Amino acid sequence: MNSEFIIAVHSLVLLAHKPDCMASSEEIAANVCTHPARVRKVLGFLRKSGYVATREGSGGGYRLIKDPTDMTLADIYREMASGSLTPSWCSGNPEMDCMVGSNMQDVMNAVFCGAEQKLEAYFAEITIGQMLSRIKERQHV
Amino acid sequence: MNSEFIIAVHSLVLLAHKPDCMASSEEIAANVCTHPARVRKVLGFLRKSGYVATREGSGGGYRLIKDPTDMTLADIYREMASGSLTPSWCSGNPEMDCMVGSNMQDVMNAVFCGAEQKLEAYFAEITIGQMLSRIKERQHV
DNA sequence: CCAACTGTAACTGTTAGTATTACAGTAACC
DNA sequence: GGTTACTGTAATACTAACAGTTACAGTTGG
Repeated sequence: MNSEFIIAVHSLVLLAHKPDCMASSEEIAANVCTHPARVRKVLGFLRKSGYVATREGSGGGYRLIKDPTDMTLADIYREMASGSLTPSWCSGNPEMDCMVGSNMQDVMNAVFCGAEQKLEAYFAEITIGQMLSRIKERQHV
Repeated sequence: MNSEFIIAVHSLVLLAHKPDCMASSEEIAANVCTHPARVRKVLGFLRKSGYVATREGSGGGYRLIKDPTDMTLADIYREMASGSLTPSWCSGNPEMDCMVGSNMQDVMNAVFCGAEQKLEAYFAEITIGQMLSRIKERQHV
């Protein structure tokens, strides 16, 4: 899976854990374990999608502006990593003079479209709020 | 998705289409559109798993030895590409002094284990025989 | 023996992905 | 109004994964 998806989810969970609190890219990067520039890039997408608000300048940073129980992993997947299941490599060739070789691409493609739908359906059942709850549960043990 | 998975599926469908027929790695590679050495590597795995029989030497090649309706994509996935959904990249760090950062790895891991199970369940419903049928249907149109 | 294969391992080139650097733009604070 | 602390974004460097290829030993049939 795309690392940007993971950075996005982790950042949103972190922001959900500290509501109404501005977090800088440096703070988030330290928590996620990556470079601040990557965080800025990813959260830039989430801003355009309306999940977070940003403030530039001194004392600026990122803030959650959506209900954590109203953001599913499917939303983030579609935003950040859609099609990551679909193979980059293709077998066969439609021009080929063989029933199997010439139709394999389309059939294989249909299989992976179905797989992607199943994956999204699974992700649609998991919200950022639930992710935070699971983390809290682990802490209690 | 792993290209070896695709090569494996394509090769099995091709062999299922030509029952009792020995196909050389060169023939299969031409149909799949890759190098014979890759086909030999992939079909080597499928031999060890009991899907195909191989014969070395002159006139040798590969032959299907299992019922196409008895091989699912899930079997092949487990063999060739298991864990391909699981991200190679990990956020957070268990040593961290933050509830979110220290538990994220485990929670994220659980999410992807679930996703992998959903994916396998989907693949378990598709057999090599069905793949061949889908190709035949397309041909008629 | 020769020709046609598989089985493997090693090497190469290319692409994708992560980390890093750099700098312009913006806002708060003294 | 200048300094400081940020975001936004593009460019670059480094690394790992992957597909392609070459090479050769081992095997079998004629």
